[in-house]
Amino acid sequence: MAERRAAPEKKAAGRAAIGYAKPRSYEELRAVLSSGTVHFPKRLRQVAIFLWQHPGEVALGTIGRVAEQAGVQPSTLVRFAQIFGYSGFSDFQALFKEHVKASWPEGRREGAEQPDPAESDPNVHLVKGLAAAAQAALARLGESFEPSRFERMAEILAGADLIYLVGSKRAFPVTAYLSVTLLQQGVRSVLVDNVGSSAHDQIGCVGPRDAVLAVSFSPYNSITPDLVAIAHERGARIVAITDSTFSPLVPLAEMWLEVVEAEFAGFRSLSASLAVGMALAHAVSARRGRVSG
Amino acid sequence: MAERRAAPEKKAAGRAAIGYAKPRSYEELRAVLSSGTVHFPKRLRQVAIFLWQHPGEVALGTIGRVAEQAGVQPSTLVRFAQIFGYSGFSDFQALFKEHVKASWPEGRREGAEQPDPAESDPNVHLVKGLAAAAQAALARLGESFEPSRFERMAEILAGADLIYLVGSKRAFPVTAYLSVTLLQQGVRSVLVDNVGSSAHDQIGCVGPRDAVLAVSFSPYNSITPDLVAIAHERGARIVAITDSTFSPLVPLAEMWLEVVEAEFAGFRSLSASLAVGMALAHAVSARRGRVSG
DNA sequence: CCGATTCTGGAAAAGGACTTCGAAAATCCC
DNA sequence: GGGATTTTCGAAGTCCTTTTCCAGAATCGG
Repeated sequence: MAERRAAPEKKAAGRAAIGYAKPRSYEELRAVLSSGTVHFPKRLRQVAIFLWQHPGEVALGTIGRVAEQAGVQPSTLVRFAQIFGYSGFSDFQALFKEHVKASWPEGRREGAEQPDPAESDPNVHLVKGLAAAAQAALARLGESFEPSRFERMAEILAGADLIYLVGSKRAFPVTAYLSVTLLQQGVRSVLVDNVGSSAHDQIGCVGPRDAVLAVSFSPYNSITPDLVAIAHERGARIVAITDSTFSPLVPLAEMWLEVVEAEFAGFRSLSASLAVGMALAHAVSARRGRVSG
Repeated sequence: MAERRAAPEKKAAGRAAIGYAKPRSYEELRAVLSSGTVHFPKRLRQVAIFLWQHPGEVALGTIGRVAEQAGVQPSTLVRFAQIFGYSGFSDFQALFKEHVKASWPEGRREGAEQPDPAESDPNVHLVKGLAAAAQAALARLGESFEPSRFERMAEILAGADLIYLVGSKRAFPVTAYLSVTLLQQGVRSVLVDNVGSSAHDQIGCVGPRDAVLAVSFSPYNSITPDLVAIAHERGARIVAITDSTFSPLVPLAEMWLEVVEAEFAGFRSLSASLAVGMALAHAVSARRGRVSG
């Protein structure tokens, strides 16, 4: 197979220009195909057209089936894939599989969209409203996320001897889930849950080598700031997840992240906080793994 | 990937064992699985749950990959397929392929998606991925929500003397938030939190006028089913939020809702469950207000 | 019109996926 | 508690899929 560069003055005769980098995604492949700069001979063009029109068949079928439907020999498909730099059809097919898989769970739109008459049902309205609010909060999270601050928080937590998780009322589910997750990942942590009103005593045991992750949302009338203040006095490193710069946690914390939750019908979602929390857990566990592994 | 024809005279092994005709479509399979009349041993149940929750993976993957993701041996998948009367996994897989292919409209044209340059930061990727997964789960929730079942659950809970909230591990944050919310709304409830290992004693106090709201996700290896079973014996009304028809809570519950959470990097979101939980809390409180006000 | 190059088709080899099977483990039942 | 049954595991075997390869056909250029 002789190498030839895309000749500028050539009429792009015959041979497809292999000057193209191997497409790494289905979208890239489509872009290349639609650019029109590649001129294929008859059979290969047939292949390109079929791929374009029936990506699902390509993803789900065998080379034999695809070849049959496209009206070519299996070996033609292999050659086509190799022109784009793949080792063979299997490699090439993975692109399609990935694409279909990626758009499967969420892209499931079955049947025609009917204007839902049940929308007037107050329950449906409530659930959809709560879901929409949570989605909005998650979308904002994706936009306003600050990687460098997140990074610092993860570093602080990963460097701690023991991680204390503090959060009450609304914030408690977040710390509770964090506790479950961190323990599953083998990261030692203490959930300050105030069982037996022992929260002050629990937090009274923190030392300079420990870290506290505090979660709190407005109104800031819980005992969380008190507990964090104690930990602060004892020299622990403090990081926080909260919903405004006016939170009493902010002056105490070495680093903090702002996560604004959405509200609907008086109920606040926790989705964004949970997502950040999970990401933190993962980041901490990853750093720990590196150190102790 | 080997695609092989059904051998004509194979011994139709387990088929008689459960007496089900071979499902001819994916929908039929789902119907049989959800009928709840089939009782699988542990590994086969694991398979059923995975098939239920990840049809895309089954359709696109090889037997090896699917087995790995489901946490079983490849041969287990073959046995599962044969129980339903198929000659092997390939035959069975064709069902899934067809289903995926059918719900892939050919004329799909997606807009140009530019990859965010900051996306390469692993932290950003993680947070955005978790957020996207949660959003997907919430979107699904909006589509598959069943108002009538929700209504019944709210009625049951509203009519109860005392509401017991049961959930452990991952599910605990959901019940915890429910507890906070219900108490705020003036609805009497008990969070069964197993502090002091007193969960069995707590649940031992339920009576026929009480209701239990249980939350559990796969793998169903927590103590939640045990506790619910006790409550069931004592005549309490049971409702559940869980993620498949194979949950041990389903046979115990008078009414249940399926909420499938999304997963990313091994972390499951709780967004959809929390949204449903909040909606339930609101609905219950609204009904109570009507009665007692 | 003829030579050189490229493209195509088909068969054989290589590779991998699926299936089968028997022993070990777990579970059930008396 | 012990035997019988069911279930699971793991590896060997079989078959299909994929790839490679080359001769013949088609096309391009002179």
